[in-house]
Amino acid sequence: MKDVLKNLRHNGVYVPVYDFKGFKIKILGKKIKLSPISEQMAIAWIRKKQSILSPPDKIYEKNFKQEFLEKIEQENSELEFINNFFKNHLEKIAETSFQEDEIDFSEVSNYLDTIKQKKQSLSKIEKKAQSAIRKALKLEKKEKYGYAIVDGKKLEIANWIAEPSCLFAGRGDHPRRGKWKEGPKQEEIILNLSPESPTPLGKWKEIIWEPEKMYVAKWMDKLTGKIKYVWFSDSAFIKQNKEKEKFEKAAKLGKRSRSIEKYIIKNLKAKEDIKRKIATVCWLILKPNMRVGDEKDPEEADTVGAITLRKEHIKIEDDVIYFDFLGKDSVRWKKSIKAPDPVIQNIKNYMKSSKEYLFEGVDSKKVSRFLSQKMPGLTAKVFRTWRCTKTLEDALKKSRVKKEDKIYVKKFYAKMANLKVAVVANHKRKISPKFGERLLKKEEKIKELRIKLKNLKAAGKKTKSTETRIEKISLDIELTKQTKEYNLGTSLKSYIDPRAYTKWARSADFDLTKFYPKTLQTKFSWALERKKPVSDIECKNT
DNA sequence: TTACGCACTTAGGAGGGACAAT
DNA sequence: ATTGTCCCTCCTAAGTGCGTAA
Repeated sequence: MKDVLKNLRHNGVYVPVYDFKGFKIKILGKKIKLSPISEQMAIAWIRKKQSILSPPDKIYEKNFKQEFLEKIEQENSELEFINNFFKNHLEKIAETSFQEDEIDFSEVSNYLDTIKQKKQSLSKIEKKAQSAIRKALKLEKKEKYGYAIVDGKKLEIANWIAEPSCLFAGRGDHPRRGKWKEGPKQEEIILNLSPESPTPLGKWKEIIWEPEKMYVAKWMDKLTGKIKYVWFSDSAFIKQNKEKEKFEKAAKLGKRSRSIEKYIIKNLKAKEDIKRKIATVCWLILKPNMRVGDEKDPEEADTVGAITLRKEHIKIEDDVIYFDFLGKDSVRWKKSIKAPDPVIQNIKNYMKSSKEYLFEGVDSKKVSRFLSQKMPGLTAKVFRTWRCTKTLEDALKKSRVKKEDKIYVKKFYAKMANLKVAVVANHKRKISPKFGERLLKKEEKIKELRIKLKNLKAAGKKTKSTETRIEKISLDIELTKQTKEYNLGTSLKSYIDPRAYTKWARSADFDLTKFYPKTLQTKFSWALERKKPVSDIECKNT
């Protein structure tokens, strides 16, 4: 394997230390000391409990309670009344809500309330000062742990702070949400370091040297059993190079898309059943932009992609297929698409014959092998990258933005094109509970301005600035409405070749620094131009 | 050929700070 | 100057895909 790193030197991972308060809870009126772990559990629980946006649901609560009570029992096994209490209650309590009179968290909740109040009572200046202190402290730690020296270059590390312990926040219907996830200790962390680098102080699990890998450190997550990695940040040249390769590959797919589509269509009627299955899966990846959707652990939320589709996710009427299922992150994937006859026939057949999955026997590896026949290295995910970037290019072209257009008009079309991509990729977001209210406010505003405009006209006064404001707000309203349930960030960060934007920006004389947020400008520094367009300077105040 | 572990990319939510409106 | 909004960044979960062993 090719080495990614020649040498790698860093100071290890920063492992946050929990500041133990020594709180007690009360069980049946008697005070019980918490340990550092049970205290953290209690604090995390009360925080969650107080959360307005996402309070715990039944399963979260049950998972938490079971573990918490077991922990309390363990920690206090010498106390007789605890033993009795648990003998009688453990099962019952875990099934129902905490009884306030049985377990009393008030010391913990008082503490949280005090913190909140203190924060609120702070004046602007004090708040600023405190946040500046926090920032400085973090920066100081970052200076030590946040960078690595790779081949003589100083590279930023993304997640240089090890994950602190918390209650597991699995998404969707994750069966283990609410369970305690203990963060890694230093002695559980493996560091990737080249041999000539000095070993960071402290006890680490292991120091290894894997120059062909691109991680800085790793550890095993005790709850999920998965390995967690410490990576370089997106600004690192190693990451940027891979990013470029990704988009090159997608572009290559674009060039061959016609012949690849033909290949897929042809194989919808292949003799071998497995080949027909794979081709049908590929069609779903190519056309409605599905993820490949490999089989997953039953100990996770039940989400699916093309391969793992089941009968209940599909309806067919004539030549239209209706999909409705939960995809990655339990985001609802609801679309319909007109499909050619062989696709319809295949899916109908598999719906009849399949036991569990429609495409039983297909996995992402077989899909890759099938696709590689037409283009080496082609895998399912490349299709999403290609489709997204292409969607953006088409949308920008269609927008017909001219050089003379106002900056906010250009920005609007840049956003709308981004939105088209988000829709294609099904990047959704939780609808803000204040959405209706917010929109209404904006609509009120525009009404107000229209009246003002009328009056100005009647009085023969200047109307230019009011007109501009109206135009601006109406575009804003349009965007607010359309992006109600879509999140544009993911596609902008991961799917849109920045050069698609730069190309357009050049022709439209648009300054992309007005569009890409700072971190993305850094991430895409390999593609973004630094020179500012002329019109940008002229239109500064529009 | 399948199962599995590991490495790396893609994902939405939380929370806070910047900025716009007043 | 203050308040409210919204955007950005951080966080870490949840995917994809590859290599390897059985």
